[in-house]
Amino acid sequence: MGKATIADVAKYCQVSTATVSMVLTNKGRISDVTRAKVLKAVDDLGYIYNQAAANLRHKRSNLVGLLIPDITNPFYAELIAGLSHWLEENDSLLFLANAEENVARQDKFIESLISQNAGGLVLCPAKDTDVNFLNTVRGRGFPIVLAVRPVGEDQFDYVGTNNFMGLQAATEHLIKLGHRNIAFIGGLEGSQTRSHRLGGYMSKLLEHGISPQEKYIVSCGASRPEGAAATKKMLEQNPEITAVIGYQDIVAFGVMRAIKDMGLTVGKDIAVVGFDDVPEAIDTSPALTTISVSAQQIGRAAGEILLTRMKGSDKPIKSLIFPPKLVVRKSCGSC
Amino acid sequence: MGKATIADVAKYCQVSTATVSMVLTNKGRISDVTRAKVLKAVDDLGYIYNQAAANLRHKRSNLVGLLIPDITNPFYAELIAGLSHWLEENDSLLFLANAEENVARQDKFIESLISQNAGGLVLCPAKDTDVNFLNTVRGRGFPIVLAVRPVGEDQFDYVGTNNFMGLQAATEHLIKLGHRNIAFIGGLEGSQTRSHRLGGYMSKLLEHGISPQEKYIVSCGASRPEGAAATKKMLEQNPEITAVIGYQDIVAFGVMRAIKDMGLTVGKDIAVVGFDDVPEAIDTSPALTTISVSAQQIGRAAGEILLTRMKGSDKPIKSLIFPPKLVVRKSCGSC
DNA sequence: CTGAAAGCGCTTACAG
DNA sequence: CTGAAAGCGCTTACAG
Repeated sequence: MGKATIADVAKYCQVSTATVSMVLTNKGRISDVTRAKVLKAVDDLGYIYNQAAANLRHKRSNLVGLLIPDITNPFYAELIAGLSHWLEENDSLLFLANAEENVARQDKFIESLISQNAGGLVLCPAKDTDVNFLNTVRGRGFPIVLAVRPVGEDQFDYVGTNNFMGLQAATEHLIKLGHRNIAFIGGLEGSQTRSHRLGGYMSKLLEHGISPQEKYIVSCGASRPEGAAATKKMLEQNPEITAVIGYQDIVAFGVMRAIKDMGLTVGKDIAVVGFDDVPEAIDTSPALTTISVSAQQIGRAAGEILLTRMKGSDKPIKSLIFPPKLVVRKSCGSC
Repeated sequence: MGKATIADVAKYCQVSTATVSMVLTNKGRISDVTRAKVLKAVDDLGYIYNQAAANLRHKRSNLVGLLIPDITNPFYAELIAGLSHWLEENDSLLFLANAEENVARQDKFIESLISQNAGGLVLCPAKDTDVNFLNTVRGRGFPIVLAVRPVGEDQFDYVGTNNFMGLQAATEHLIKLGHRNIAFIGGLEGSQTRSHRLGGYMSKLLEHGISPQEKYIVSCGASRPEGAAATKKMLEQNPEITAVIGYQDIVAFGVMRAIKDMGLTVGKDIAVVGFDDVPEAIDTSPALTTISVSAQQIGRAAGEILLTRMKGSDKPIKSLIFPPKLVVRKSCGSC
């Protein structure tokens, strides 16, 4: 039968397409009787509004993109949940892509979004993202809100957490427990987020008269196996270490695994702290002490800002920083 | 400056829009010199192809929807990864929605997809999904591929695992280990998947001369806390139980937590088996014995089938069932 | 090999 | 309060 269009509806009830359109979008002044007639026709014909055609005409859209570096990291799953919930409340649809830390894929996704007439993007940028590219994209009237990972100094709206403070809290916790030789494992070289976390870690060490050791700091990808491998090497080379901070929970899980594999006990021989407070952090054994960040909250807030930009807001660029919180569990021993 | 259109490009290099279109889509016969001229203009003008307009004209699209019941369940995160990877390879874009087990949200999402000219949907149906609604949607030429959860007897293409066999394997494993009083915790009443799993569980018990006890079977939502609460109650009321099968890993994690909270030892006092083999199953303590299902594989396969349907394939409906696999770890003791 | 023109399904001034 | 008509950015027979 082919889908009914606005023209079919118009013909069916003997009005113009303009009238049908106005009824459908609740614009203009339409008499109740005409409105009823149109609505009935819509029903009879099983007409479905073609939002894509309307968007083309309008030159606006209710489509939003979200790009994340790794969907299997539960932190991002939470972020997606927060954003998608917000978008649903606002009748927007979500395009999702998983860049897997690959800038080429990221760029391709952004091009597709524009080509598809999406209205904007929440971007958790992949490593080595090119700010210039983002700038030209935005220059074409395509708003971008950064989340989780900042890029370019305050050139874009940004929602994230205070990484510096988070690591200060984690480090302080360990120092108070008597640790001096504290390793920092994870994060990708060159990441701003990592710099902030490292800054928090090192500044807190110094504050307590402990000089940061370069050999205690190592980067690795965001996965359990990489966390485990890095830990094994670190502990073998530096047996004096008594505590390790995992860059993310997901890495901290790998850290714990490595410690166990080496025949040591987490929370007794080696204390472990993570970052993110992912749901399963409470279920590891021992349960992971970590820095809690509400990924859902970040997702939702990024969505809020993006929608106002899509509606044309030209308020100054803003950064929204949610404070992180230390959650003490068992992985540093009982305190 | 406003975005350049095909008309701008055409004017810029003194050809018709038809020619530009043909160059862009690689159709028709275009001389090399004209092609080069057009391509240069595209470049000079920073022209971006408007896929949405093309889709409108074409009446087809490269947009695909995915609806899942709970994105924070890592099983679905894996499925998304598998599907999105496939779609990316095929230049399609993914609309994602999180129904949270709510049929109204699900229906709303489906309407939006159609309205947005999406080409089809991979659906992991929410509880109480109405098959009739799905049928009318498909009747309008909107292909749907079901994943993970079947609905309606073979009326739709379906990709999933063999739940019956999976639970047979899990149950057999426990029986061989000497367990007789085996609880089954989780799943939502009325779910077909649950029936299949229950069938596998009960049939295997009977096969070994053990009569299934209704009191050993209880449903609960897909979360750790619900799994824990159900387990606590179950074990208090039936202290003779020595093993429990969690409907999903996520529930099994709750089961383990409850067992520990009661002062018992997982794998010694009570054996635990899960279902899914989610990445963190290897990190719990003890590591979880579970039924492995490749969610990534399911996601990708569903995508493959959907794209062929979107291209017009009218092959008979098919069900693709991946065999599940028992993965023995430590949560049932050392065997 | 290339162009003129109609049309995808909607919206929006502009008349009346 | 309602209609005629142009146009959003593309594609596709049809001519030539």
